[in-house]
Amino acid sequence: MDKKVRVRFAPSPTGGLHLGGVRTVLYNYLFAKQHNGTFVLRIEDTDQTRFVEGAEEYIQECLTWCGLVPDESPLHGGPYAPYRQSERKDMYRQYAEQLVKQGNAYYAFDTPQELEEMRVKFKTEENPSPQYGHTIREKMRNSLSLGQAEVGRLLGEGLPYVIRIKMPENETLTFTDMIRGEVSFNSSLTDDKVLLKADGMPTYHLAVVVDDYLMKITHAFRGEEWLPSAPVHILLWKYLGWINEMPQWAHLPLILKPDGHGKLSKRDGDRLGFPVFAMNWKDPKNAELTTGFRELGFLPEAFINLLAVLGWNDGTEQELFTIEELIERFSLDHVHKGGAKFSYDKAKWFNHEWIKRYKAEGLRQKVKEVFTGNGLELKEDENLDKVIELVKDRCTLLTDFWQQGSFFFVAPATIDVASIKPKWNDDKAMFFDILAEKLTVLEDWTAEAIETLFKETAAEKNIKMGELQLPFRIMLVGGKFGPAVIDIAALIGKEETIKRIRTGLKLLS
RNA sequence: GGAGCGUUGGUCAAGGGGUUAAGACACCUCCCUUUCACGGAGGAAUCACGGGUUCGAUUCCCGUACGCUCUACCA
Repeated sequence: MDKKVRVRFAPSPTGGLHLGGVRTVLYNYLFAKQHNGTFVLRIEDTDQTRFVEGAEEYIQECLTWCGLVPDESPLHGGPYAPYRQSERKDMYRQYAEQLVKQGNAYYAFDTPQELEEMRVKFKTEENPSPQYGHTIREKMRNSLSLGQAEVGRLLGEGLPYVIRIKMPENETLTFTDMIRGEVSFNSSLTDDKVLLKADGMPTYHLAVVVDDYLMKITHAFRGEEWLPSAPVHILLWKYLGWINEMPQWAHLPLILKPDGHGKLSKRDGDRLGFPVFAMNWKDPKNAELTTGFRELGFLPEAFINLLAVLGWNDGTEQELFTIEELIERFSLDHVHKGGAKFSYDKAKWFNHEWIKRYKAEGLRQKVKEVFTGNGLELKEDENLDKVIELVKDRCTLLTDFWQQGSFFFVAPATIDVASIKPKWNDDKAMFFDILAEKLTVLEDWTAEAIETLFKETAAEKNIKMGELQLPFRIMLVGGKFGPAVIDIAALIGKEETIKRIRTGLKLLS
């Protein structure tokens, strides 16, 4: 039997969690649940210069909102704690030193300026970005070029240094990616990556390998942008003697900009007017707020659904999936290799479908929150469920419930008089006046009774129904939208209906 | 520049040696509805290019083009 499946999502706490990140979480989660495995959240905060206050909490909250809760995390703890790399700092150095002893890595004393000079000095037309690798390392200041005594002296002086991996020359490194199949690289083409930084923190390269090993990760999902550094990681697994424990890799396709080409970024959302982050993100540095899917009115189920099928399908025509179905059906063989452009139209379609799927009961709480957010505190009102049933077909986003449903509870703030005016006349004014009178004495306040009365009155005044429905609607609703107007009257009640007719009449006279 | 990865309608995509090349979003037309939607019917639109292999290639192979990613003491 295979080892117990363990996967991890390992973000850097540097800002809002975007679509691609959530999809990576989702695929991790689905894979773990499908195999009765464990889903770990590990925070990769080794770059102190990029640390952003609140970002980690934000990530945790996003996962909670999405329902993708990790089994082990900084918050929940777990058998391999700590789950924050900054708190694991001391664990990495020994492995880097081990590599130096083995001759697979070396100390490098070059300052940032010296590195910059090197890049300028060796830059040629054919090689615009020279690498710190086998062709150049002998010309730099490191324990390979300097001689033992000198190295000892520099170390003794406490000169800052980094530890770099010594990439072998001309070795073919091959591995099997679960999505792409066999992928190979020539080791000469990758530079001697820094493993341990001058501040003692590991770089991503060292940290992932060490932590994935220590945390017994069996399957590693990450974005395609990591593919080029895979050879470094494979070498590290080999040099550290753990190659048999190396997780299986899956490099996920990228989520691309809807227009043009390239990775989707927060900027694209701002530019094109759609969210990129899961939830609102407020940058603590400049207090800039970026709107998220949650606040815009997306249901987490819809958000998950749309992300799941962006780059994956189950081979059938089905597009709407619950999380349970996703866990059951998800399969890496159906993950696309190419990147997918994000379509906000399609995203909204998913949300609309999910809203339509729900019964009023499931939407009630969220709709209430939308109303509250607009300053309308709903009392325990059994009408809310009826309203939801009546209008949910025309709500794409949760926030649409305000426009589509608020007039059931509060008279419209503005009346679109301009749409009535052109065809308005005294006959119609008289009709509504009589209608209001008749409604006052109507005992049976049901849609059927109201409709009958409406029709009778129209016939008496010899005005076509169609001529009267629009004005009636606008008086009750404020504009040209909403469900059947008689249903609205039935629901808002006699008193309110008559009041709104009177108000409308006044505005039109 | 180099390397890696990718390429089926505008977008997401199924499929895979022989098909009228699914379906969805968006778009257009019509029906339903004298609001806006929902719903229903229909339409337009795709295998990047060139060589092979083959009786036959969108599918397999090789090139080319194009795109993306990486090429930091960032992840």
